[in-house]
Amino acid sequence: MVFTADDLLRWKDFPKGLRVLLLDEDSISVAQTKSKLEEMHYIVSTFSNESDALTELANKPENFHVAIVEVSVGKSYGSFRFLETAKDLPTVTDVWIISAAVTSNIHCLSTMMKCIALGAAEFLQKPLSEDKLRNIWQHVVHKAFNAGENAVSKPLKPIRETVSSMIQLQLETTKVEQKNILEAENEIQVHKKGHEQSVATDRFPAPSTPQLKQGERLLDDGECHDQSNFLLEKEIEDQGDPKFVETTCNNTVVEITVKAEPSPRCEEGGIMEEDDSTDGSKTGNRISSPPQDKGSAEDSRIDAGNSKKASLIPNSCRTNINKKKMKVDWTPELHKRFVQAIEHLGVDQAIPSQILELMKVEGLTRHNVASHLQKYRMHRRHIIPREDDRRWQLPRDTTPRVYPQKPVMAFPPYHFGHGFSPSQHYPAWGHPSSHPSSVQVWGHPSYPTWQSPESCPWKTYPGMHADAWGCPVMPMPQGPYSTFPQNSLGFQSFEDKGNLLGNYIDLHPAEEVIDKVVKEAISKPWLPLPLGLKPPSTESVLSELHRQGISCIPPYKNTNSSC
DNA sequence: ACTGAAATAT
DNA sequence: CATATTTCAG
Repeated sequence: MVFTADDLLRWKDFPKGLRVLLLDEDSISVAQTKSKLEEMHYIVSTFSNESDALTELANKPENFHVAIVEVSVGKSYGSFRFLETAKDLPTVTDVWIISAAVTSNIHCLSTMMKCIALGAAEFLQKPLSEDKLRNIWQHVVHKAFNAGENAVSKPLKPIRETVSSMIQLQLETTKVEQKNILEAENEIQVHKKGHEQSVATDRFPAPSTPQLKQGERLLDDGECHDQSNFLLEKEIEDQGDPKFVETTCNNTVVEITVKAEPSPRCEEGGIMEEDDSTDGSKTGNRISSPPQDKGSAEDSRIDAGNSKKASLIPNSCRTNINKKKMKVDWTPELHKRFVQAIEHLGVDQAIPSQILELMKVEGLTRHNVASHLQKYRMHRRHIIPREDDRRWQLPRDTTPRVYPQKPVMAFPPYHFGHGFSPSQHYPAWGHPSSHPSSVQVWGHPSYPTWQSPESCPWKTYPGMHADAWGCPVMPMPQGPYSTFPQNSLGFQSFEDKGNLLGNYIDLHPAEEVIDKVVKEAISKPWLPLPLGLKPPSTESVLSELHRQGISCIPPYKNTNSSC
């Protein structure tokens, strides 16, 4: 029966009414099975003759959703005839065939394998218990969804979505795809046999990046530092590649396991993927940062399509199919992007929608950003003031708007124990390019409270990890969005250094220090002036900008303006 | 429709 | 308790 997700959606009381073709030469056995099936409100058509069954199936495939056929292992002849024949029936392709057999355990494996190879969806071992029979509907759902993925495509996705949530059944995700597996806290009991497992979406490979590479990278990521470095190493622009938010989702995989107690669960191992095992890296949800075309200012989400195309295998999570509330995990990387976006927009001017736009993170919603922004601001408010007031009350600005009045918190009172591995630090509220004074470093004892100036810009910090949150961020590309305030031109953040200097200077304005600062200020004109130095005149700033090829300076407020 | 903040939830 | 989501008011 041609059965689509659409049909499924309309199906009330599913799986009641499921049409089952039952083929078994043993009349007693068939009667028993039929009885059980009917108890479940399945509609059963029994056959004791292979030919009859095949004929019926060929002629009226719409009458069946699932076929359960006995494979008579005992007979050396014709055991698989049904399967072999049905396999070639175009009309039957939409019917899941489940083989059942009384097996002599010895042949179990080969028999099962053959059945599966011939297209059987599942191999049930007799006796067919209620449990075994009850779940056959899953194949129908599976089919419907899969069909939707490959053939029916888009129009159906919403439906799948609906159905998913409705039935609480996630699409089957392919094992190969599940390199990233998340640990999910919540479990969904789909059925008696519901499997809980959360699957992380893969990171999408760059068009040029083979899947395998990805896997490797993931492994590396498991070691954490690589990941952060990976990001740091790239320029923002490059890494401007959209990322994907890995949202937690409960992915229930249709169980295609044969429950044959006596014999080994032959095919199971191959099909089911143990989440834990794969999850060597405890990296919880995370964002993928596929290399991507830097050029496309377009919404990166489009890229999602690409990646999907890249992997033929359906992946529920990644496709965002389940719009079930997805909990965004603000990983260091994500937060970094967030902060960067804010920087670009100006700390004060940043608003959720624009941040979202800048972040270019697939799956992230404005609400998510707004929420995070709220938290971000809150932290800034509470923590910055004193620091700020205490050491940084220099009335230096002629352009108050330019320099954020309040420094940004560098290290929020985060703890690093969210189940993350030690190397995975939670993001700090660092504001990469915040001005020098601003940074209050809440450093973890093991972290340097400041960065050496040299290591900052465009460099990675070998020793530092994600915690380098307060860490400088690469300069933003001067893309369409770049309408940042003058002082933010470089977007390097030397907050640490600035901090250090600030402290130091406040206390001991040694000349060498001053020299150093002046030198620094000259060499890095984009940095706020830490000392009592006067900010450059507007003209000089403009000329410098011009010298750097920036001839147009957008107004602070309007971030959309373009030159 | 969007932002920001409070209320809730986890 | 901290963080994320939801709700609500402007």
